[in-house]
Amino acid sequence: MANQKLLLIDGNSVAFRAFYALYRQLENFRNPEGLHTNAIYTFKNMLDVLLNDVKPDHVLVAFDAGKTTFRNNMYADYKGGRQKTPGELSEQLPYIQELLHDLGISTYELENYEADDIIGTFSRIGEENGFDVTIVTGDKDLTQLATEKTTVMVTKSGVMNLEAYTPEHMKEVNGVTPTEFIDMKALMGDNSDNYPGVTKVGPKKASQLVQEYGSVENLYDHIDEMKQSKLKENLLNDKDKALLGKKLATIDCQTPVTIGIDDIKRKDIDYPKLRRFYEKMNFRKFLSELDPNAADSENQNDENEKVLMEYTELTKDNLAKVDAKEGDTIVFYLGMLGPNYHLADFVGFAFKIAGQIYVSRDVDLLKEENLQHLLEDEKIKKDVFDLKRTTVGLNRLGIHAHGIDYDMLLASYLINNENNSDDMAEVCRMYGNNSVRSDLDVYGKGKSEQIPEDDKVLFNHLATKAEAIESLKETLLAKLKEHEQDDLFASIEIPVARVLAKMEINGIKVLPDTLTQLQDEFAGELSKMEKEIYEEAGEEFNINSPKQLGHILFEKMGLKPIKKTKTGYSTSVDVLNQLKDENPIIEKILSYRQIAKIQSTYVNGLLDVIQKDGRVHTRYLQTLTATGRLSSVDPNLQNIPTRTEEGKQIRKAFVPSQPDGYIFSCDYSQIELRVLAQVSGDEQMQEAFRTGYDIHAHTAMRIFHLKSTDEVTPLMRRRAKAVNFGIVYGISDYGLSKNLNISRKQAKEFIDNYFEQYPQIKDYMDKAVKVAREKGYAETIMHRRRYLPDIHAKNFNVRSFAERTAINSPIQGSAADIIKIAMINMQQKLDEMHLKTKMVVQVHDELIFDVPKDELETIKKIVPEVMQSAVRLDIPLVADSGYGHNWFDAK
DNA sequence: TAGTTCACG
DNA sequence: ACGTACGTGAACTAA
Repeated sequence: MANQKLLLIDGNSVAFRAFYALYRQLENFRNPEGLHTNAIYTFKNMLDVLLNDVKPDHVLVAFDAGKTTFRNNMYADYKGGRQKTPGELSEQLPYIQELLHDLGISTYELENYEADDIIGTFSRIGEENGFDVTIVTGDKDLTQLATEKTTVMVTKSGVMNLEAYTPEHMKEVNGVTPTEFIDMKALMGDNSDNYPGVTKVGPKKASQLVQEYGSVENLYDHIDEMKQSKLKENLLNDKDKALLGKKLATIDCQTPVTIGIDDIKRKDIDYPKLRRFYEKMNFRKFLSELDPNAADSENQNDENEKVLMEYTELTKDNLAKVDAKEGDTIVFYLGMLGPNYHLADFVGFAFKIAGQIYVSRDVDLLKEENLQHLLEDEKIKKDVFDLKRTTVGLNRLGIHAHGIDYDMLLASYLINNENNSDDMAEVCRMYGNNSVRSDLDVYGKGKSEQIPEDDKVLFNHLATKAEAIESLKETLLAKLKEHEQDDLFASIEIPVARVLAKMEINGIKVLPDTLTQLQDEFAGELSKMEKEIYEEAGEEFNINSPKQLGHILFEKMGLKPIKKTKTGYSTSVDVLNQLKDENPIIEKILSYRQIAKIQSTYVNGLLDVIQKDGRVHTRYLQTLTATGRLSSVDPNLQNIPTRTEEGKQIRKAFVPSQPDGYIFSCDYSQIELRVLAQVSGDEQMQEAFRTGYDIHAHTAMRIFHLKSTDEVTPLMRRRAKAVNFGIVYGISDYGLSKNLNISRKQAKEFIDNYFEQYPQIKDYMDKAVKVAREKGYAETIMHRRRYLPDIHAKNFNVRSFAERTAINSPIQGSAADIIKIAMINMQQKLDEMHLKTKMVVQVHDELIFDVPKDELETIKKIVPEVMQSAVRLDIPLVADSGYGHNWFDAK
C-alpha cells in the first residue's frame, strides 16, 4: 500500500502570496460588511488545487504566533525593518482559520516559534511515522527541509504556480543540498529577515564556498589554508555574522508542539457552517460548488432578491408613456450581442426616465417618433454605458444620437484604467454593485451565444443595467472630481468618443481589386522562395513553424542558436540577422517571412473585412490602453505597413470615397520628444525645438561634442536618434547597446553625455520616478492617470519596469491627450465650415482624411493649423502633411 | 489557449 | 548582481 500523505502549509506565507496575487482586485473583493476577501478567496482556490493534487490524509496549516520568537533572543533585529502586514490582509487571517476549521483542517501556532519551525517539526514527525510529506510555502527558506520523502512546494508567480523542491532540484537550482542551503544562507545573509551574512558574498559565491567546504564550520576550520584575498578578509571579519546567520537560518525541527500526528487527520467538512461562511463572504462561486443542484435555486433566490426589478415592457401601444422634456436627464442602454457593434445583432434596450424603467427586445420601437426624439434631442441628456457603441448602434437604426454627456465606461476607465473591463458587470462590481449579471452569463459565448428567450431574464438584465448606470453615476463623478479629471472626462474623452463614432461609421474605402492583384504577386514570390528554401534545407517543412524551422536551422544545418525561448530555439529577426552570413538560406527565410506576413495579415486580412459598402469600419478601443492611446481592431488600421517597399503597397488599396478625391495625411513631428522638452522644461532641448533644428542632429552635436550640426555624420545622427527614443522609453545602457549593436560601455557613455548636455531631462526622469513612488501613479498633462503598484516591488525587474513606465507614460500619454484634443477641434472645424471632408483614421500621431477634390486647398491649410494649435506649449508643435489619390501617395 | 513572430507609433 | 527599452493587434502553430 502506498504511504499515507501529509500536507503542511505555511499559513502566513501562503496568505501573503494569495493577498498579493489578487492585490489589483483588492477593492473588488469585499463582503457586504466591507471586509476584504481577496486573500481568503485565493487561499481557498489554492487549497482546492493542493487537496486535489496531493490527496493528503493529514493536513496542518501552521501560523506564526506572535511578534517575537526565539530568534529575536539571538538577534534583536531579526525580521526588523520589515514592512508590517497590511491591515487589509491581517483582517482576513482569522477568517482563513475559520474557513480551514469548517473544512475539517487543523491549524496550529506556537508561542515563541515561527510557522517554519512547526512545519519542520511536523515534517520530521511525519517522516518518522512513514508519511510522504508535502510542504507548501511562499518562502524559499523551507526548502532546507526537502528530503527523499519530503517535497517543498514554493509559489513562483502568483499562487497557483508552484515549484517543487526535491533534493535533486535543490542541487540544480542552488548547487547545494537542502542542509547545505542553511550554510549558504548563513554566508549570504537574508535581506528580508534582516540579517547580513558575510560582506560581498551573494548567492553565487556562497554556493561555491559551501560546495567547496560543505559547511560554515568546516570552512572556518580550514580558512587558514585559503590564500590571501579580499574574500578571505571578509570571511574572517564577518565570522560572527556567519555563525549567527546559521543559527537564524536553521529551522527548529524539535519544537515542543502540544499536538500529535493523529490530531491533524482530516475531519469531516461542516457543511452548514461552511455554507454560512461562504454566504457571509459573498463567495457565490464556492456556494454553487457546494451543491450544484441547490445552486440554481440559490442563485434564483439571490437574483430575485436583488434583480427582480420594476419595469414596464414597451409596446407600440404604451409608447406614449415614455416622455422627457428639455433639461431632463435619462438613462439609455442599447444591448447588442458580441463586441463588434458595426455588425452585432440587437438584443433590446432599456430606458430609465423619472424613476421608471422601460424595456423591450424590439429595437425598431426606437424609430417611433417620440423615442427617436428622446435620443436625438441635444437638450435631453442621456447617461449610457459606452457612448461610442451606443451611438454606432443607434446609427444603424437611422437614429442620430445627441446629448449623451455621461458614459459610465469612459468614467471608470479614466478613474482606473488598470483593471478596466468593457463588461458592465465587472465595472459595477468594482464599485460595490453586484446586481448586474455579466453578458457572458446571460448570453453565453461562442456557438451557444444567444438572446434569452425568457422575457423575464432578458428584461431583468437590461433593467439592472439601466438602474446601475444611474445609481453609480454619482460615485464615479465624485471620483473623477477627486482626481481632477472632470475636464479630461467632459472636454476630451466624451467629445472624442463622438468623433470616433463618426470616423468608424464613415469607414475608409478599400479597393479589393488592388489587394487581389497584390495577392497574386505575393503568392508567386512566396512559392518561388518556398522552393528555394526547401532546396537549401534538403527537405520540405513548414517555414511558418518556429519549431520546425528551429529544427532545420539549428539541428540539421548546425547553425549556432543565439537565443532560446520558453519552447525552443528563437528564430526571430534579430537572431536570423546575426546568422545572415552563415548560410544563404537565412536571407531567404527572412524575405519569405516578411512577404508571408504581409500576405496573411494585410492582403487576406483586409479582404476579409471589407463591408458591403466597399469600406472597412474599424473599432477604436478608447478604454483599453494603459497610457491613453487609442487602439484599433477589426481591422487594425494603426499598423498598416510603411517600413518596407512590399508592405507599403498595401496602402495603395486605401482610397478616397470619390474617385477624384484625395487621401490627406498630417502627422505631428517628434511629438513625444516635444512633450518631453515641455514636461522636463529642459532649456537646451526647448531651444533646439524653438529654432527648428533637426532634433536628432542637434542631439548628435551635443552628445558627440561637435561645434555645429554640419559635423554630424549619418551614423552619429542614427545613434543620437536611438538615444532620444531610448530616453522616452526610460533608457538603460543594455537596451541602447542592443538596439545600436554597440558595447554596453559605449552606450553608457552616450547616455552620460546626454544627461550632461540635457541636465533637466535627467531631473525629470528622477522626479517622475519619485513622484510615482509617492503618489502611486503617473499623470499626463491632462491628469490622465496610470497606477503603478509595482513601483514598490521588491523584485528588481518588476520594479525597474514600473520605473521606466513612470517615465514613459506621461510622455506617451500626454501626446495622446494632445492628438485627442486636435481631433475634437478638427471635427468641430469641419462641421462649422460645412465641409464634406471626413476624418477617417488616427494613427497615434497622425490623422488621415478623405477629401473631396474641391476641398483639398482648404484642408491643406486648416488641418496643420488645427493640429499645431491643439495645446499651447512653451515650444511649437509642428505637423507635416501630404496627400495623394491613395494612402500610399499621401506621404 | 499560449507562445512566437512581426506589423505599426 | 540583477536583465531590460514604451505602447499596441493579428496570424500562425502546437498543445
